[in-house]
Amino acid sequence: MTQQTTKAKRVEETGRAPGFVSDYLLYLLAAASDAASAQFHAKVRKAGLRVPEWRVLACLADTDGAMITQLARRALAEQSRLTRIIAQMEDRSLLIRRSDPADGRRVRVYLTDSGRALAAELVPQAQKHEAALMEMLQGNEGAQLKPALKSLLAALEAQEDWQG
Amino acid sequence: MTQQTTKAKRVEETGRAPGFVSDYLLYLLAAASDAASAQFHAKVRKAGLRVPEWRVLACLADTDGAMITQLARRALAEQSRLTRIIAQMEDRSLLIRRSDPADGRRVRVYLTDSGRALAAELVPQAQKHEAALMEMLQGNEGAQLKPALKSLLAALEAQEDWQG
DNA sequence: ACAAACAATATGATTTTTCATATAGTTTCG
DNA sequence: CGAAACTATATGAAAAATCATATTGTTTGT
Repeated sequence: MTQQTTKAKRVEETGRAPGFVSDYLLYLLAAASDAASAQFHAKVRKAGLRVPEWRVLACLADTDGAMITQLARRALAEQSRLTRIIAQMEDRSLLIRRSDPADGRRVRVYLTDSGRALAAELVPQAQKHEAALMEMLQGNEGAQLKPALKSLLAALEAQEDWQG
Repeated sequence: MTQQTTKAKRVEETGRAPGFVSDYLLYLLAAASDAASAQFHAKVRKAGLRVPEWRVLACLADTDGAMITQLARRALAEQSRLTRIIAQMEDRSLLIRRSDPADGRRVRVYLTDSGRALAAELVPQAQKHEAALMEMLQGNEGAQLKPALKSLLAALEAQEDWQG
């Protein structure tokens, strides 16, 4: 019983219980994503952006002139949400919207100079933060993490292509 | 230029661009978490639960009688949000709240029989779904994923304990 | 060329989530 | 003991996200 009390106390303190959840892949993914993002997302907000806005900015820095639907996928946000985020970012002159001459339904989104400047400030910070995270994971666990995630993503996308 | 056109077209189709984002750890974590969860979360909603409710249910199935703050951490939700989720789940008789006799500020949450029954239905489904995901990742990438995530989480929590 | 089917974006209404702070209970320490 | 500091939960107001669907433009098949 001394054993039990000690264990219960440790569980209480660490917030980590044994059992199903703490070894469940979807929990580990969501918890790791949340925890790993927390610090950097705080910086993003201090830079005056909300998280989805930062994602859009980063996506556009990679691929300028993307359309709303693509941005929604890449920035992990829903389409109608993206439409509104883009509108707000346009109001703040971080980007501009232009309808695609080749297909009038499409709206292509381009960074403005100030949007590009903000991206040029934040992307290196993101990379620095990422490097710090990777350094926490020295050893082969660290080396395997990104490839494993990519391969999971690839498998899931392949599945989607067949099914939905 | 034939090369370029082909590449641009593939990017357009797959929605995956080269560049910073597609190799960025925080993107990979968030995207993998979203994609991996999507199917199962659809089942959760068909079972009449929202995602945070399912998480609470699973946490309580592991550790009954947890307090709100603990549940918030484990279910990856903010405290005030948890308070409301718990209230709604209590209205639906999935759980009951009891104030802790040892410390009147604390509210301990216990599954009801019907809450436990729902958990007993969903947890095995979650495990089955998880097994299917792991099967997609045969080879050592799969074997390394969970340990890598756990070790990242552990490192981040250790950091939090020092800093804030 | 025209209608039907399809695709991309936008919008109104609602729900979910967050933020700041209030409330209630507990511990610490002079 | 009693005030100050602290902890756990609750709550009102505001912001963010989602859902269903409208709108606009394009493609397909006849």
